[in-house]
Amino acid sequence: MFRFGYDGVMSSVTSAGTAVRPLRKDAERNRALILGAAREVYAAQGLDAGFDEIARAAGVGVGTVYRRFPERGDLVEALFEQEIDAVVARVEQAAADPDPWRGLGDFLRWGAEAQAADRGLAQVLAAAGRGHERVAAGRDRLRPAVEALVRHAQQAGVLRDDVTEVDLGIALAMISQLGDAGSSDLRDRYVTLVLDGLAVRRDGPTPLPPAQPSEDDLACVVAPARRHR
Amino acid sequence: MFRFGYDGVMSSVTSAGTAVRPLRKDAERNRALILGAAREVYAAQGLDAGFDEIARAAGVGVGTVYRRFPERGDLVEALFEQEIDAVVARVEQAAADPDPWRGLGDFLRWGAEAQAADRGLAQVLAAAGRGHERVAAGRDRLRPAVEALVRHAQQAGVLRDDVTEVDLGIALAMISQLGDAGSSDLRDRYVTLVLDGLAVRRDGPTPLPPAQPSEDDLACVVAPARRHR
DNA sequence: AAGGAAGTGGAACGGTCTTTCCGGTTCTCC
DNA sequence: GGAGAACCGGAAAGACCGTTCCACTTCCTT
Repeated sequence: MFRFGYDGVMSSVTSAGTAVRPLRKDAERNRALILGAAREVYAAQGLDAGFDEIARAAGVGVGTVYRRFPERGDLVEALFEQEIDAVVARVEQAAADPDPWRGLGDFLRWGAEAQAADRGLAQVLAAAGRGHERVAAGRDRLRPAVEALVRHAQQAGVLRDDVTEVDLGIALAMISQLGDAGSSDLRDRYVTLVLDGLAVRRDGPTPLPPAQPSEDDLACVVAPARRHR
Repeated sequence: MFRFGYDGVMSSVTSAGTAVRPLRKDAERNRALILGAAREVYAAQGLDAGFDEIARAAGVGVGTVYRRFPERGDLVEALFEQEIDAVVARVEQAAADPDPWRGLGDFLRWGAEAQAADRGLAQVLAAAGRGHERVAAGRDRLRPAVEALVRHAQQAGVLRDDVTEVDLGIALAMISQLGDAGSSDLRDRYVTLVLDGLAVRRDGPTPLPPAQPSEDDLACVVAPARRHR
């Protein structure tokens, strides 16, 4: 297992806790290059992007990526374990909104955009894609925060009381696959539609953002199946 | 191009319309085996399933599949061109319901189940997956039918008037990816939630089917990305 | 400065998928 | 019954992906 030492330099710590030497400088530099490249490649292509592509983007050999991250989950954990904490903080901020309905809406809009911008994050939050198992602890930290957000809005009488935090997660996972980085109006359209479905009561329909979905958008949301090979 | 002759036996017709001999009996039998196998394989795994797998399921050689369907679109057209007409008929039936809201709900529930049961159909309707181009004409026939269904419900004042048939298609494509064949309660839950979002007005929330989504369901709806390779 | 361990990277290997090829077989027509 | 065209099917070829290996290089410690 690796973790940052006092000066930010990685050191090896065995299971027994006996310190081993920190990484060499060139190895530390390559590790940072790999993480930077993986962040971008996973954001754009999701967790099933190959090590070969990450190595190319980092400017190192693929053997270097495999040595430093022998299992794909090693890389996923290094990238997302703390990013999930940032998501938790955002959920808690939304739950603290004195207007629970606004807090819920703010979180759903933010969540849709965050996951649209980072496909790897979307997969990690959904427990999908290679290596997602290694951030199960992060997901476990996120769940009670979203539960609190939901409960807060339900107790305020604004959110229907037969939905759970998994329903919200499913809605976000779906909506975040629509469009590209420039399609936030489109995603907002569906967040608004979902909010109209979630509201206990509402005075007529909330006007939808005018972004008209195209049939390309329809194609985006259908996964290639092939799951039980 | 091939089409059925008067006795159901395939005959070859060149572009110039000059008839050529029908398929040999063993070839006709293999073609039927391939279509039967492809129907099941595409239903379970979507359009990206390989010819090798279809050949295996059909009990023929892969060369036999390639000879009869040189392009993947050939197979997709043979399977889905008429199946789309069945969908059109179902939409028209829903549009003819004297209760437009019930008609809309019936269609959404049916559509979610039909696409859940046949991943290939879901992809074809969404213009996704290999070979979907060859059923563009079928999709062109479907669109006005769904437009009419939408218009009918909007004119009745029950469906919000800022949604289109593409919005409905997107909702169906998303919902149909939830769960397996036994999860119709789960899909119905989201159809109900979407209907509450689509309604012009409603008296409080429509009770949701009690199917609780699991986190496995969440994983189902996130596509592996990799789109811009 | 030198020894030696850590580290590098790209080719090799094995596996999968797509498509073509061709020796042999089957079926149709006369 | 036989000629010959259609058909079969599985191996081969090429491409791609995942992972390992090892000759060589770099860096750390003494």
